[in-house]
Order: sequence, then structure tokens, then C-alpha cells
Amino acid sequence: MSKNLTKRAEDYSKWYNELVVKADLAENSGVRGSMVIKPYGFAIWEKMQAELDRKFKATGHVNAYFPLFIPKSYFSKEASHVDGFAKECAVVTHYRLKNADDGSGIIVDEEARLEEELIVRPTSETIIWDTYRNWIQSYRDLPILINQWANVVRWEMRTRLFLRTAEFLWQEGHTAHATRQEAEEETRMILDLYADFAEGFMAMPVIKGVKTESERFAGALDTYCIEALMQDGKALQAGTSHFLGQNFAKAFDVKYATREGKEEYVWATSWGVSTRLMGALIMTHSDDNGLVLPPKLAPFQVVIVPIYRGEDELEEINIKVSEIKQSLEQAGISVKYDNRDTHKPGWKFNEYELKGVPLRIAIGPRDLKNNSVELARRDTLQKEVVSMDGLIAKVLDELEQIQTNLYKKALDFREANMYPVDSWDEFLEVIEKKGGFAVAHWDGTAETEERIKQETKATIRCIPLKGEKEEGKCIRTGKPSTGRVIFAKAY
RNA sequence: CGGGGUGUAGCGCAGCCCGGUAGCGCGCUGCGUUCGGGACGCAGAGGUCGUGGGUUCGAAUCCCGCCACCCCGACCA
Repeated sequence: MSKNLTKRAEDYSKWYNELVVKADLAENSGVRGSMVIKPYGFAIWEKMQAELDRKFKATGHVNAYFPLFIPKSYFSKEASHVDGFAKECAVVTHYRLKNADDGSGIIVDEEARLEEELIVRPTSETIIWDTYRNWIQSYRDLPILINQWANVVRWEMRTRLFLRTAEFLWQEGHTAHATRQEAEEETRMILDLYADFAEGFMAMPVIKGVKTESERFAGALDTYCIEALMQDGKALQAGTSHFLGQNFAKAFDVKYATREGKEEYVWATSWGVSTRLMGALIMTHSDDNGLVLPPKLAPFQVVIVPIYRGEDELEEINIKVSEIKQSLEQAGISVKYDNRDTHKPGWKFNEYELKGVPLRIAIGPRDLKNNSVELARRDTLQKEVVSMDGLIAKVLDELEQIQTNLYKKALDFREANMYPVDSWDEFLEVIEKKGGFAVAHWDGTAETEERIKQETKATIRCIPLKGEKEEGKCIRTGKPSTGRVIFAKAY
């Protein structure tokens, strides 16, 4: 068993950090709050990217790229936007270094101060809307449906691998529309796209909802989100889609001529998911033995481990495996054959379990004789000896079952940890003891929301879109409420 | 930014209180035996003790400064 991994029950946070490092996903770098994403971790991110990119393009979006640096003045144009991001911006002030006169090393050349400071983008609305102004004159120029894959920097006080790093990778969509309705539809459509991705690919159930005013994106009229529940009972915001109204069009003076020849401001949306999804993926499925990956995101879905004594046996197995590997690959399955002689089978079993490979095939002399292989599932840790005949169909079937099973397990967990609560005591019980989502009535005021946050650290994760109209009383103030919202402690 | 902690071999740590030959485990290299759940034996390699100063005959160890990272808060995707 994996002797070196801290158990979740012992110290969840430590378990997470160790897992990220030991599964070879990422590590801390010499740069404060910034991580190195290692090849295995990056391969998973690339899988996410590929599918998201496909989905964006299938819905009419195209990719483009905007500058990393944003002039400071752009930032101040949209008031609430600057308020939201000012406290966490990295600022470039100089463009040159020089050798210190006293020989003490390299120093910033004070003479090379920039006339206007550049902000390292924490998000790109401002630079993009400044650009869109020149692209849009007429209703014929709309809509603009652009996505950008990029890195952004937010100078967070405290960072954690994948969940909150100073620099992170993401995609940000920025669309421009002629009408409010069209922009709102785009916002909702992207929300659905994100939810489909989370559930269909990451096997991670999410709740679609809308943020309260105080949790809204800086500069948005509405922020929609998908919220997931992690195994420790904390919520994680997995993606957001913002309806920006005409705020940025007004701030950057982006107008278009309507069919009737009238001048109107353009309607905007923006939306994004980040490498934080990696954290979500890890904390949704993984166990005390290590990472558990849904087949749709695994860098390789099947690993084959040979069991042999001596060169001759290995040679025989190599021949058999290359046949199997080829036919698996023809069926669209990604396969790694690890016949390194430098590690023993037991070591490899543990290694690939730690790395979350969905299916493992072990093949030894016994199997060659019996025309069989040993098939082991990562999600259930169950092993079975199966015939080589029909192996491809069996593997395809197992992979599908793993994907489905992971989703179901995560969904069951979430359902079991969603508590409708109707009193303050029940609320505290959920937030402070049980963990999970407390589904409760709220009087709709920012004051009460803030008060609850101060008292319990729980925030309103979202007002669920599926929520039914239901008369009730706010759990904190007893004032009337028209529907339940979701409270939780969050990452 | 406030509180706490840690910097000693690639990794994890001991040594520091009480100054005097720099150590352990894992990993690494070589050879041999092993190989169906993290093998074993033998032989090896590897260190400006974070950094700058001070005290001392002598500093990983004592004193002062600095830097970095980690954890807990406030901030946040």
C-alpha cells in the first residue's frame, strides 16, 4: 500500500499537498506562490484544454491572444473592476537592470522607470475592451465571440498548489453582443457548457447558480457559477460566467450603429475556468492510495505491467503485449507499457495507483499459458483475471464503467452532504460539524450574508438556478424569504 | 500585513539547549541474486550546514541583520 501518503482523515490538507507532489502533478517553485506544473499534471490539463477548446469552437468561438501587460490607466476606467483587483496586482515599473556600482550584483536601473506602470493582467477585460472599440462600428460587426488561453497573475496572500497560485493558467472568453438578451443567453450557454464539461469529463457533479451581489465578479451585473463539493465538505467554485451588461462598453466607449442607424453601447460577457479545475479533480475523486482519474482525462487510460523472470520470459511477454497494445490503441484507448527492468511489479502497481491510472493490466507467464490477463480497476481497487479473447471490448466497457461510477460516487457524496436546514442551530450543525452544503432561506440582504460570514465563515455559494420558489424565513433574521440558497465554507 | 515554524547530501530528517572529526533513512552508482503488491546482499559516490556580519584559539551549534519557503489568520478563482 502507499505507505508514504498521509490519510485524508488524518489531515486532509496535508493529504492534498502530498498527493499533488507525489503523483508528479506539480511542485512549488523558487518563486513565491508560483508552481511548476510537471509533465504528468500538465498532460491532464492539456486534456481539459482540448475538450474545452473543442466545446468553445463547436459553439462558434475562436481563439485569439491579447497582451500580458495592461497600462495602469486602463484599469481605472471601470470603477468596480479596479476596486476588485487593485489589491492583488503585480506592477511593472522598470524595464532595465544594471550592475551595482559597488559590485554587489544586479540592481534595478532607476533611470529606466516606465512613464506609465504596466499591470500584469489579473484578467483581461480592460485590454480586450480597449481593443474591441476599434473592431466594432456596426451591428454587422457583432457578435464577437473570442476566447483566450493565457496565464494571469493575482498576488494572493496565501497560495496552494492548483487551488490558488499567484500565477495560474486559464481560459477567458470575452464576447460582445448587440442586445442584452443575446449576451445573457451567451452567459447561460457557457454556464451549461462548463457544467457539461465538469460532469461529463471530470465526472464531477456541480450545482449551477448565480452569485449574490457581494460575491459577484468586479464589474459584472450577474455572475453565474458552477459549485462543486469536495470530500472534506468544503465548496469549490469551479467556473464562472459573467454577464457584464454595458459596463465595459461604457468604460471603453464601445458603441455600434443599429440597423435603424441609432448608436448603442455593446453588451458583454466574460467567462473562465482555470488550473484550479485540477484541484477540483483531485479533491473530488482521489483516495488514500493516491490520485484517481476519470478515463476521459487520464494521460493514459491503461498501463500494462509485465511480470517475468529473466530475459526470455520478458521477450515473450513483449511480443504478446505489443499485439494487445496495438489493438487497444486502434480502439482509441491510450496505453502505456512499462517494461522497465529497473522496477519490480509491486513497485509499479503502487506507482500507477498513486498516479491514478484507471485500468491496469498485469501479464505474466501464467497468463501466457492460460490466455488471460489480470485487470485491476483504480476506482474500486478490484482485480479480476480475464481472458485475452474479447479483452478490447472488456477494457472499453470497464473504462466506461469507471467514468460512470466516479460520477455516481461523487454525486452520491454530494447528495448525502446537502442539508436543507430551517433553523440557526441546524445551520451551525452543518457548517461547523458535518460540512457540506447547507440549503437555507436567506432574507436577501448583503448585511445578513456578511453577518453569517463573520460568524461562521460560511458564504453563499450560489442561488441555485434549479431552486424552487418556496416561502420561508431567513435562518438568521427570521425575515421572509422566497427561496433557498446554498451556504458552505469554501476554498 | 499579523502570528507560528523551517532552512544541514537529490528528498525526509537528527545534531544546536551544553561550541571541538557533519550523521541517519530513503534515493543515487556498480556487481550479484530477485521479479504475481513498494526485494535483498556487498561495495561506493555525494555537504560553501539559506545568507551577511559578530563573539571565540575554534561556530551547523552562541549573538545581530537579511533572504526564502511552509503553516494559521485577514484577501481571493
